[in-house]
Amino acid sequence: MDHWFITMDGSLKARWQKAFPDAKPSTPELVEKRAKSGDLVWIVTSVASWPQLTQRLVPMGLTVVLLSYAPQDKEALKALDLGARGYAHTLAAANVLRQVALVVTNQGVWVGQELLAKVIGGTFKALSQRTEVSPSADSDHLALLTERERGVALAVSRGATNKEVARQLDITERTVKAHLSAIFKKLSVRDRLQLMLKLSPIREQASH
Amino acid sequence: MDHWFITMDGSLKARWQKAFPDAKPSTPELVEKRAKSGDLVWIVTSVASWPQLTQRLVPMGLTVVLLSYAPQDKEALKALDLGARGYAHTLAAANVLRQVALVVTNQGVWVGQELLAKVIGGTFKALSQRTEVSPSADSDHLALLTERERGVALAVSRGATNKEVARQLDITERTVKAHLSAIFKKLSVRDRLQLMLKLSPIREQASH
DNA sequence: AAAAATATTGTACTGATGGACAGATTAGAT
DNA sequence: ATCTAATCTGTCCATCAGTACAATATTTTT
Repeated sequence: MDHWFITMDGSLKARWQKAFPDAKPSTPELVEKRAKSGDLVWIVTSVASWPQLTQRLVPMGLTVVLLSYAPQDKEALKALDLGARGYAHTLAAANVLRQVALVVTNQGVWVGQELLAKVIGGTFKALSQRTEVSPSADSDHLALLTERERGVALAVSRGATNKEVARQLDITERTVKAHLSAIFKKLSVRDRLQLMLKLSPIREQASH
Repeated sequence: MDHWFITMDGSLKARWQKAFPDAKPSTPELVEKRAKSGDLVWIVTSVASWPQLTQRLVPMGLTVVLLSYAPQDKEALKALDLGARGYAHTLAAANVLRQVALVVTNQGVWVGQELLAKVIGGTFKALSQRTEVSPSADSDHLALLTERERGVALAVSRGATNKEVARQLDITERTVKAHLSAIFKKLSVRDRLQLMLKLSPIREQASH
């Protein structure tokens, strides 16, 4: 079983060589002629034709894994839909790449934990609403908060520190923390970073 | 990295001992005190409090895998939603358990193939109908960074802590800090929060 | 009237964060 | 052969963030 790494110029990143000493660099044109059934093909998504290439390689009995510099959920889902068996970060460490190889060559599927959590989280809520009474309306997160908590949440989502929020709202830093703790609990996030991520779509809508 | 197997009576199945010679049996009460960050905790779902236990263990930096005698999709989704990294059959063979351990300790997620296909297949259609992926307006910022710094910046912009980034890129937390300091200086931001704002695809200023 | 939700502030603690000093190594360019 | 940029790691320390206990006052709901 051979490893093929597909980039535009056929270059072979040192990390890949480290992960798989027998790794072979190649191009979209050449890999179709040289790869044998059962081989593992890694394609960098900066290769514009990766969707078409994936669609041709999978029926040939090749296992395809996509590598992206800026992983995006939609791209990952598209890759899996086209028959790819994995989607990982181009900069993944050597031991991670070996792990991916192990999984996908054993009939497994590899996707990042974040995507899976997102995908499954969304599906879980959808499934739950059919059988259970789920009070969480996932439409607008801010609707779950009180007026004061909303103020704090919005300030934090703009990157403000606790001290800054306190100054803006003319309350003590301790009170800001109290509101934040309530916000974290209500929205089920662990810290202000996750809060920013959860509220970022709202910021986007609010400015249009 | 230690393995902990949680059952009601703290018994240790022979299969588990075979898979991991250094496996330690424990109970829901004891594991919280004895397990260290990075350890892998296997919980049998016949332990009624597994959801609460999982929620407490995950934030502690522990990797949690659920084992069920009668795997069900819904239970698996709940487990993953609570932060578990794997869901397998209690009677899985030793070599399968070792495989699961390898995957989950490398930022991967282990679920049955059927469930994964079901979940991803269903979600893909839902996500596809959304708006097109916006061309990343952050490419200019990322261009200022080195390859490694880009990896760190992207992970942080997804809300990861330094410890998580370190695990993902297989470097020490100290090195993550070094890269972050360089990133902050290059992009003229004071902390990770401002970095997130700068790298978030859509900014409020951009729409004015 | 009683209960619940909201808003506010306090102390003390743990863990995360970022900077201040640093040094070591490796690959590539001049 | 030097030099430079990139990568990785170390200790120490001040600050920040979040929680665990709080308590008190006001408003709203039942």
